[in-house]
Amino acid sequence: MTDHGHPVDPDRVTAVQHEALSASEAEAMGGLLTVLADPLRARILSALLATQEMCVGDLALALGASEDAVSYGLRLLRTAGLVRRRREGRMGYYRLRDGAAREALEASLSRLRHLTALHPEAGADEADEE
Amino acid sequence: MTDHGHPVDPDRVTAVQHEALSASEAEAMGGLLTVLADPLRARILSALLATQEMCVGDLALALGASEDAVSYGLRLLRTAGLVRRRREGRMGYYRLRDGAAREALEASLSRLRHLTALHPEAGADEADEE
DNA sequence: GGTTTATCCGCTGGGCCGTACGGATAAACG
DNA sequence: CGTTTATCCGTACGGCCCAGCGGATAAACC
Repeated sequence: MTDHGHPVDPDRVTAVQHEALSASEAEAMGGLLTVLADPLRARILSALLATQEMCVGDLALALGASEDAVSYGLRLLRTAGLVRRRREGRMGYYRLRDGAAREALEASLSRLRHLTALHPEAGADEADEE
Repeated sequence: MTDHGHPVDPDRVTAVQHEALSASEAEAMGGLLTVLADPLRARILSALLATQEMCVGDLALALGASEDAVSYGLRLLRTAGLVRRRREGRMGYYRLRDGAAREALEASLSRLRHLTALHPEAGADEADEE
């Protein structure tokens, strides 16, 4: 087991402790990202961004997924506070939460789409030395 | 089992099929988000954004995590193409992948931080009807 | 060369998450 | 009022992921 009473670069260690994401911030962000990380849920959000409001069956049809899966995804999105439901008879119509959150979500998805498009692509470079 | 030869709103269904995230896009994004969703990995990235370059031991010290966990996190970040390693003797110094990806990552993290700060907060509103 | 140090790898186990299935609810329709 | 339709819920199962441990590698130091 390594000791580490001897940091290699103390300045950077303290810099990180001050500037980097705190554990609690990272945990909150992780919770949100875990919700966004599922392909079906991301597509549901994307669909709602495009159409304002849809019911479970149409979403399942449009996305080519089972209704159970869509229903389950919408439940998680709702408990995460990202999506709201409007009941009309036996149908449930879902839409994104309104307001600043909607725009923040749109911007985040756009950014992430861009980042993904950069295609990090596990470049296997192992030979570095100086 | 529901039939769904009868979409409620065919226009929106086709709109989603054209405009929403495709399955493959969502899968790629999901892979990336799964990597970002882990609190420790997000904090590692945040630390590297702040300091340019650090070794495993210092990261573990600064983040209050075990070296094994940090090493494992860095491995995943490396295979995801987000982080690069510079070997110097027995030490390994890690830095973010350079170029556009770095800026895209910084922008994404910033956006996500903002989105998280909006605090979706599982608002339990169930009573909607018209 | 032997020891210490910094990091990495393989393996194992526990835990969480998503899907599928069956039944339940509740509205429309005749 | 019984059936059909759209959705929801509870449960069980399988799979993936991450922390921890032990050993391996490889450089520095005496």
